[in-house]
Amino acid sequence: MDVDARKLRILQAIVEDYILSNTPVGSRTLSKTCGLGVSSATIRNEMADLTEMGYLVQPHVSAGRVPSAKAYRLYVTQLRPRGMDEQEIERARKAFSGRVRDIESVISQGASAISDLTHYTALVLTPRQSDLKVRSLHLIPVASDRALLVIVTDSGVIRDTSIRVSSRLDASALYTIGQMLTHRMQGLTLRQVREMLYGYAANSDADARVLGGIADLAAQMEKQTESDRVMVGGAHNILYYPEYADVTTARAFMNALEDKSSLISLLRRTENGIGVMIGAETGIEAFRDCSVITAPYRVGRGHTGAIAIVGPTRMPYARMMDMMSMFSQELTGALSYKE
Amino acid sequence: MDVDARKLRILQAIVEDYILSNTPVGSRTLSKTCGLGVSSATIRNEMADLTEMGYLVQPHVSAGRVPSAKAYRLYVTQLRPRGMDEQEIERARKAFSGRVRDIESVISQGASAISDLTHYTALVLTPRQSDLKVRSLHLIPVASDRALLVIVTDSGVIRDTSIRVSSRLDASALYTIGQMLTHRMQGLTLRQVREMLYGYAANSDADARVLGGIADLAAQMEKQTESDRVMVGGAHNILYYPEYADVTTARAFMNALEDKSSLISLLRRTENGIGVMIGAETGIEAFRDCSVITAPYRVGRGHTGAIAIVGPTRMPYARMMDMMSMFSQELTGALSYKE
DNA sequence: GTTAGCACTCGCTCGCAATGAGTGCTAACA
DNA sequence: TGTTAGCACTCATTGCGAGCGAGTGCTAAC
Repeated sequence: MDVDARKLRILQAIVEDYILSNTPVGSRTLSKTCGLGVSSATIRNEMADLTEMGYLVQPHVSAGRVPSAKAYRLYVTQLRPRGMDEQEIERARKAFSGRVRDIESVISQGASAISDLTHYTALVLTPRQSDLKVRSLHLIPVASDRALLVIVTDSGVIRDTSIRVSSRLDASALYTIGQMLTHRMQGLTLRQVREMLYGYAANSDADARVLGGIADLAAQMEKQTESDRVMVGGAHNILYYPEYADVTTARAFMNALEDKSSLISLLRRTENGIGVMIGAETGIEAFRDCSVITAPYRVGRGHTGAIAIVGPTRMPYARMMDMMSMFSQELTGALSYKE
Repeated sequence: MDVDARKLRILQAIVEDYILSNTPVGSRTLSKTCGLGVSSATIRNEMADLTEMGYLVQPHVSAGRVPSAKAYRLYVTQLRPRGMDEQEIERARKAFSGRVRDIESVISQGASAISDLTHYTALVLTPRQSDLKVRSLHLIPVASDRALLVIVTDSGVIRDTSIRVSSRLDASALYTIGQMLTHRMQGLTLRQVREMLYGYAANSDADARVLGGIADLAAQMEKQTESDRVMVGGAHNILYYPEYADVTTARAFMNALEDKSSLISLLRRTENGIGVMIGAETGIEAFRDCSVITAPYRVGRGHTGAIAIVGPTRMPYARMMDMMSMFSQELTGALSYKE
């Protein structure tokens, strides 16, 4: 038995009805809304077939049908119903670009901007930074025994860390040391710089005596650069969906958002275009009834991060995919400095 | 009718029982637990008095009593039952100081550290920074037409912003400009610096031609420094309290957390020591059944921020006040650089 | 002032019947 | 062979009333 055109049409009508209503769809209403001009009995026959094929589920025998994950999958891959019109997109684009301008605001604002505009929970993955190449290093005096170390990389991305320094060093001495460090480390990756710092700390040569707390610094760099970082925004949006009216369910969802490492591995799977993971495809138990829409963004050349929204599988996919696609473009545009 | 010692003792027992059980407290259980050695009938008489005086509320006539906000207020101000012992405090202190080291981590980590350790929702108010005095300014080349402006203030607090600059300027030119700016602006407040930048942008004198996007920068500084900023952490903790098992209530709570300006005015009321606001005292409708415990922290000299936790009025006040007091000390310690 | 006793209140739970939306099946129809 | 009307059947949901029990207020005795 295959899914012919009529079955597809019925399935589409069911999915779209369910997305709006969140109640099982019955054959009678369907015969009126799907526009095929056939009676409810015919629809019933088709629905029985679709149920047998695993596209539909009935909560209980005398209820209507609910689309399964398989149905959403078919819906997303085979059908491309109305997304957002130009006006809507443009309005959202403006709202978004007003809030996210540079890499810092992506990290601090990105997730909440996306969640505000989509009304879903948003995730932002910052790209792993240990492969970035160092362009220059700078030491800026902050207090008598503290300096700010600023690392500029080839993507314009900046890592800054406050470190302890010998109190004998004044501003110009620190500037000179910065120049020296730049000279020595230019072109190396952040990972190599880190290894070098570990080396200094261990060997305690001239530079190690000048800079205190180098091991600390290297460790902190490792933490900040080696693992991707993920930001969550708008977690409370989930409370607006009746699927999560039960506190236990909502709690499980929120807890899943706390487990950063699983979110990171979820977002690492982001590929070039817009990605959609439905239900179990997410690989996260608490997201069994959720869908995740992912999109990549580029920082500088080649280093990619990812954004995502998470919400009930009952989601206006086309609209949200349009949204995410737009965010992806906007971010990449905002973050690519001209060289 | 006044609150004599026995009434106080009974009230205390009710509050503490209710904090643990979250169920109305009856006279029978109370006669056993309060340790007065009187019968339930006697307790009932006293409870009737306390109800009349507004310290107790009965949800319905055949239920036990529930402490009112007035009761919690009396409990907090007059009674000081067991807080945390030294060991507990010490363990929490370690966990906290491991996560919050400098002003940046207070902003990014503070709220979630506090919420993790208390299991309540945490708020962190960063101090207004426009009164800080500038110590030095630095320009660091990031890309051909971008530089990082770092402002070091007398509290060691750093404001950094990415700005557009003329592409004709190389690293050493930017360094020189930084020195010049430092020379000119040292000792001024951030507010004065901002005004000066606005002036440059308007008059378009020599320096304005050198630096592009000055007005942008000034506006951004204004936004970042003029208004206090507030961070929220662990909002989902509220879902663990049965008082918020209803999604509508939880949603109202979460929405209140989105209204930053009312949170700011809540936290601005923080005074020198640990503050406790109970129910309507918070002035926020959604926090009518919540209590807020606030504590100040100092950054450098004199500039104060505030931390707070928000949770159901049924809260182990003494323990939480101990906690907040410790956080306050730790933060102030971690953020006061030696001069 | 304290306590035992007792009638009373009222939220909560459980079982039961009525309701109604929706199904599957069958037989007739085009 | 596909479509449709008709009909018996299922089952979640709702409303209702009885029974339960925790807890109270009051009264009378200590």
